[in-house]
Amino acid sequence: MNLVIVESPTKAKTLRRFLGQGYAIEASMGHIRDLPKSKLGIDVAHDFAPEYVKSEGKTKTITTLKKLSKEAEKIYLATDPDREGEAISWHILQLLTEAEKSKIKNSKSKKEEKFVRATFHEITKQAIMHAIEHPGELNMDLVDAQQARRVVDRLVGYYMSPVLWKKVRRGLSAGRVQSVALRLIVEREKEIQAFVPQEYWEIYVAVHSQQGTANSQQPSFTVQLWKVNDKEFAASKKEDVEPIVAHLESASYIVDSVDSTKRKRQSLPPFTTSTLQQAAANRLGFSSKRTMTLAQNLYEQGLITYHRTDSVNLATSAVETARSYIGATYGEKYLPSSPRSFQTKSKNAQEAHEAIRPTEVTRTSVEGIGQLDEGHQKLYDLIWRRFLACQMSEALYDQTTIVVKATPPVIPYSQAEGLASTGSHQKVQDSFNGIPQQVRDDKVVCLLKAAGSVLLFDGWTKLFPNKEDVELPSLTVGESLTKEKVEALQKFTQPKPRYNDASLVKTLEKLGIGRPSTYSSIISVLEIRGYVERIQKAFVPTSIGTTVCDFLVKNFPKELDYAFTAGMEDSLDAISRGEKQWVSVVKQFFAPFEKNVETVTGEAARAQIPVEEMGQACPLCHEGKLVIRTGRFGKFVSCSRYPTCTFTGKLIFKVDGVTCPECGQGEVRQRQGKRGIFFGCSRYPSCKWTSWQKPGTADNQVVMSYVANPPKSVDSEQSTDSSEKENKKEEKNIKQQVPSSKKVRKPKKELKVKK
DNA sequence: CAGTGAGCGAGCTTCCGCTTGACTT
Repeated sequence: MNLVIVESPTKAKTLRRFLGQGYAIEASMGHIRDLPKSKLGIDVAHDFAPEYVKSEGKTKTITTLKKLSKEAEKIYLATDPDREGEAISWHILQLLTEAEKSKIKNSKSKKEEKFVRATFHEITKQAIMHAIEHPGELNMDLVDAQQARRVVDRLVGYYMSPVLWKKVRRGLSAGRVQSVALRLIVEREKEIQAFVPQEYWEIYVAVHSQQGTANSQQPSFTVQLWKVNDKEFAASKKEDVEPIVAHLESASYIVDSVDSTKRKRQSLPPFTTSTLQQAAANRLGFSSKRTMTLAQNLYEQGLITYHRTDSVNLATSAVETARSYIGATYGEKYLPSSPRSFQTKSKNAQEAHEAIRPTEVTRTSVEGIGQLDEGHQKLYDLIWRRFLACQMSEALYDQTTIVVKATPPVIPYSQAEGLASTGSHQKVQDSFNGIPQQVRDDKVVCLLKAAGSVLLFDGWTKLFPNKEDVELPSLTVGESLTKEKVEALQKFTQPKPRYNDASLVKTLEKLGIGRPSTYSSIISVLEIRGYVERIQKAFVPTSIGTTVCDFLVKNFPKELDYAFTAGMEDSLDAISRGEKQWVSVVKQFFAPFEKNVETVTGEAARAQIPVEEMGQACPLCHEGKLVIRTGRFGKFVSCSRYPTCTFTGKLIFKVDGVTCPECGQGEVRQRQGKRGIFFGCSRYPSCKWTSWQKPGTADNQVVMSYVANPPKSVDSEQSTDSSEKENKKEEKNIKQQVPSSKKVRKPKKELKVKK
């Protein structure tokens, strides 16, 4: 019997089909060993020797692997062909041979001989058989690159986080990836806050052709003012716009030029994790997390290929079936002469997998399969379309630019006498008798432009439509147009939008930060730590998020640099190529870093977290103002004079001036439920009234308010008691405090486990 | 369901990346 070890159980299932009898196939479920969670686990003084421990929850997997490996004649380490996969195999080897090693020192080579490394980039019978028939050895350079990556990440995270605990607040976190992601969001917010909108104007004229019969009007289209007397039009004030509008209102319009060019558009590559998350966010409104959960289900059902990938490669067989499907379903016109292949452009791509595609092209829907719902269907449909589209013919457009000239109106000579004397007007000679009958104001000549494209052949966009076409009528140069309406629009320049799931993932990938398996968890970490919140679907940094970011950027500029990961990746690549030693790479990073951590710990000032004022006086001391602070359990209300005044209260949102429509006694509160914001009675659970709609009128606004917490210390009421009693009480308190303080800690630990 | 913040300084927090269940809310 031979044992084949892969990472994912779904992959194991597929391999069982191909390899049949004589092979046991098991999944490692990812990494099985790692640095310990509760301590650094790196011997910094001795070449950063890592201390690896069995990963939590992997004992079952490990015992299964151990058992099977003892019975096996040969063990194929068939984890993913990338840096992490190589390391997983190495850890498995270490773990499965360690018992034997300690027993008989000399036999370790014999034991290790059973292990071979098998790699394949495609889950096809052919590729797998080839991998099994031509196994190799572990690439220790690749393993070392992974160890360097792991150790640096641990050092960055476990050295920087405690600085935050000391200088900002307990429980905070910092890391190579999360802190840079936070920085993106914080800096974008600062740009937005500092942005000064600039006023500008755009002028549009709706026109239509005069051709055709009198009773059927030609379709109108809109041209935008482009040039005024050969100068590009730009106006920032209403006063600058008015004379031009007046001119355009009375002008005559003729078609100045019509340019048409044929444009081809190639199809988009098939999905990777990053582009799938982007498209699902933009087109379906899914969060990265939701997309990945749905994709995981589709993958487990064998409906799509692996969903954590940075590769755009496609299995040849999949491309072939796609091509025959396209030819048969949409016709030969939609089938390019040769298959299309794509280049992975992602910066730190490891390409262990294929692109994300349906496993069966002919499966156009997954409705009714297993427990799959509408969300699965929507995501599957997106993947199916994108995959087929990527093998379809290019789309063909006719791109048209129309320029329209607006010249001064034709004015009867009799009305133009006064104008003519200014010298800025030309007399237009009457072609018959030379008497000026008309006058033109040649000083103002406007050019207006319209761009449109007409789809000549849809090609791949049949399945994956992109932008809406703007169709323009066909016109001849020199023909007159009838003006319908002139419209001047006041506009303001806009700042860049806040990041959302799609744009953040896109930017992280571009910077080479994070991996397909972590994009959605990066977002989760920022939310769980309270560094960012969402407004609609966009990320907004909180005050603590901004404080942490500012502190880190100021004190750890190197590690917070967007290029830090890129530089690290270069070094890791050098390790993989055998050109550098992993220990020296880590050493080079760590020496200045450690020194800086020491300096910052000793010298940096404690960061002040800004608090939001509620605009109300403290009901306890009447001197301080109520502020919103963020604590261990989220936001709460307290007095600005803390610790002098220890007032605390719950933060609530009430609808002003409305009582509960059911009981008529309670206030109406706005609450955050799992399915969104809803309104309920303050007397809940006595009164169970709820509504999705805000009661009352628009005047009844939602205002921040509070409910006071009961005062904390019982002792303070009795503090006027005699000193004898006080002393006895203190003794009792001390005795009681010992067990009670333990009781307080226990639920805390349970909370941690829940997390 | 409590109860948070600062500082007394007990013991604790924290990273990234690979992979699924087994758990509530």
